[in-house]
Amino acid sequence: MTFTTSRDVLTRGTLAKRAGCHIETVRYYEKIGLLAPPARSVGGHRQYREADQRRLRFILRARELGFPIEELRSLLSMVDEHAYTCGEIQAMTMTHLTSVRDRIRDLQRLERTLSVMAERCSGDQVPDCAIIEEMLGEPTRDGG
Amino acid sequence: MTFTTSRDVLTRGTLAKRAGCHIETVRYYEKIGLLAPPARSVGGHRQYREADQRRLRFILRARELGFPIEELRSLLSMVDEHAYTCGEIQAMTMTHLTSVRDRIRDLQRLERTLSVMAERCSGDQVPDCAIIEEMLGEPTRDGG
DNA sequence: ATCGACTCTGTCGCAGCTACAGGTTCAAGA
DNA sequence: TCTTGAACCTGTAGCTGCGACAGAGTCGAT
Repeated sequence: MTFTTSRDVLTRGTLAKRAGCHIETVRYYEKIGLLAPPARSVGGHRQYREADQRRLRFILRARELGFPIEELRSLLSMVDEHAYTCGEIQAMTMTHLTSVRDRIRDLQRLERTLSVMAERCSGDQVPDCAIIEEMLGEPTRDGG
Repeated sequence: MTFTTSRDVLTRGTLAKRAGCHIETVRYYEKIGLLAPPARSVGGHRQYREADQRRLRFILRARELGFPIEELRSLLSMVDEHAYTCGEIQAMTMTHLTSVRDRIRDLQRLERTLSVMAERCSGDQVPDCAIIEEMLGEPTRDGG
């Protein structure tokens, strides 16, 4: 039996450290509405609890997975309201996954273009370079 | 037979269209010093020439290849002063290539994590989702 | 009471542009 | 020559997702 009293309070710095983010990130997430404004001490300092820590962890995890803030906002409200199905979450994830795959493809095209260009170069100490020639020429559709 | 006189002048809009960028981009590149301030008409309108168009194309091509502005600035000054060797340009390209490859690897890790998560999901119309469970759990080192 | 560490607010800065407001100029047609 | 209307001018704000800073106030241990 635990008495969760008001002494179980975290400062902003402690919350940030425990959740694993920068202290200013906490304030930022509050500002944009991902974290609710917490209780305050008499002097005005924020007072967080375990639940805030869990929520912040969730947010940070979603960010690590690359979900943009707006999608994360949807995720959070669905979870908050217990109003989601696995199908909906999976669909959001697939949409996100598609954009990740698109970015990968773009970067891979870029990578191939750059490596071809670098290979064509002699790399010598001469004032004449295939890469520069390329860039002085016409644009292709390889860039990103 | 064409007389290339001072009448061969391009407005900002025309330059942008021919080089293939947004009109405001031209002004931006002038502001940050990639394009020199051009001559002006009596009324104050910018007057560009063929040389400006070539320079802008070079810049845009380098940007398509993902070179950040600061590296591009180096490239431009080297080309402007005819003070570069193929080896130097190649080295810059390889550095850039490395960062592109790093980004690809990060995104691929992310892609794998997301697809594994999505596969674990039933996708059904149930209020219980493996992806959400995952995000409520501990962070891993897969995210980016 | 004092002291250092922490926190408070508001605001700027980053990259690389894009968009807008409110005004002026240009070029073509009547 | 006059009149449109498109294009241009400047300065500034906005986008994403925070991080950094200044100058002031608070907290907790001594």
